[in-house]
Amino acid sequence: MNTDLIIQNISRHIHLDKTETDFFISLLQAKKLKRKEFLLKQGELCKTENFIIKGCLRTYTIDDNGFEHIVMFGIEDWWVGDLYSFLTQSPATYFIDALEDSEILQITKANLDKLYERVPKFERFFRLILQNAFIAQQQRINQNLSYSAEQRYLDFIGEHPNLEQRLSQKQVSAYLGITPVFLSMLRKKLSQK
Amino acid sequence: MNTDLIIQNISRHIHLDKTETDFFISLLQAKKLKRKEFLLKQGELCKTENFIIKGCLRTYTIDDNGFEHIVMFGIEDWWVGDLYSFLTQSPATYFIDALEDSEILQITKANLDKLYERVPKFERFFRLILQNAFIAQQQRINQNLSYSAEQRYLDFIGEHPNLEQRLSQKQVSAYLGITPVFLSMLRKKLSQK
DNA sequence: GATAAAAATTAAAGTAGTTTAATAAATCAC
DNA sequence: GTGATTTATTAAACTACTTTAATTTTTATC
Repeated sequence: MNTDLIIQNISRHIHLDKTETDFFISLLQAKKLKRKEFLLKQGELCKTENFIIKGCLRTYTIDDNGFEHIVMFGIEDWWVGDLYSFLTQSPATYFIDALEDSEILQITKANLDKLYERVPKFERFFRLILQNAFIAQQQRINQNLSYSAEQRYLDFIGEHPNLEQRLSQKQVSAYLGITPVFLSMLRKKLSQK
Repeated sequence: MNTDLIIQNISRHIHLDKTETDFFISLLQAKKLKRKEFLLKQGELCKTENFIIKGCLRTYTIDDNGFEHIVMFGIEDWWVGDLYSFLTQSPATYFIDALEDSEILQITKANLDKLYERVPKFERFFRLILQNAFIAQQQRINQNLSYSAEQRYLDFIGEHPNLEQRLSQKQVSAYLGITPVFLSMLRKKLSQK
């Protein structure tokens, strides 16, 4: 199990000694996902929080007309999951699947609770992770309210230049909240400038 | 200083003994805001996190065309602030002002850090608060991506029936991401059904 | 209680983004 | 490598929502 990335991620926020590190690692399970494989489907229970060590996943819904809407992408060094389902052990709102062959490290709710109890510093760690996620989401809400599709697209590629290269336009449009057709039109227009 | 509501709020998530409670209260400052008074302006430093004990506030931006966009409303029993500005002590993204005469309890960053150090349980408390806020925001992003303005309006009044009564339509439209004119048209159409 | 200011309504014209459908290009599967 | 499937492009018609502007209603102020 390759735990380098996750330990590095944690040490950016809290300090762990050897025992704590080993205990934490003992609670993790490795999992590989092939492209298009599901980590979670709407209606299932989200049994784990998941740290991505390789690949790219998306968290999304499918509306009544069959259209997909992506609430977040996850790549290396990010956590993904359906937090509400995970916390309350109720049916998941979101689908999560792999856009590339991916590798993740998983922790169950029971193990995470054990971790909080034995190493309370992790309360702090996940508080800090959540703070960042909260701030990023608030920015996205504000952008969705304030900007045109063109501006949102330019912001997206500006902020995530590497990510865009790994995604199809269809995925990008499902994240921006526009149709693939319109994104194609925007790109044409922008390239002509 | 009326601390009943905040102590009640906290005790829903963690247990505090008398000493801890008193220490926490000693870190708080009460503040009153008149309707239309600002708690924070874009560009200022957000020096406190703020718990609302009475009234209603909004967190919003003003775009290049002068239009306001509300990222969240806050009422009794909620926390408000510009988290990024608060944490990094960098200029605020958001304006926060009172939509009603309001009363809040404030804690500074220095005092909050002191609190985390002396009573680490508060790491847990704010992690739990952030979890809920994160989940609510994710739902809102999904709704903005997935639903028409009419559906979003119906969802909003369905989920926050009491809140809607306290807001002008102008505020509701700035939250939904539509113009007041269009909201008025929607309401007319819905009332005719 | 009168006046001013802000919010809500209505209508008509305009536009950003959607829909449908047909074609081309890229990727996948064996 | 070839056929099948998915993704991207283009164009034309369409619609959800905006803009502007005039009028009415509500709220705030002294």
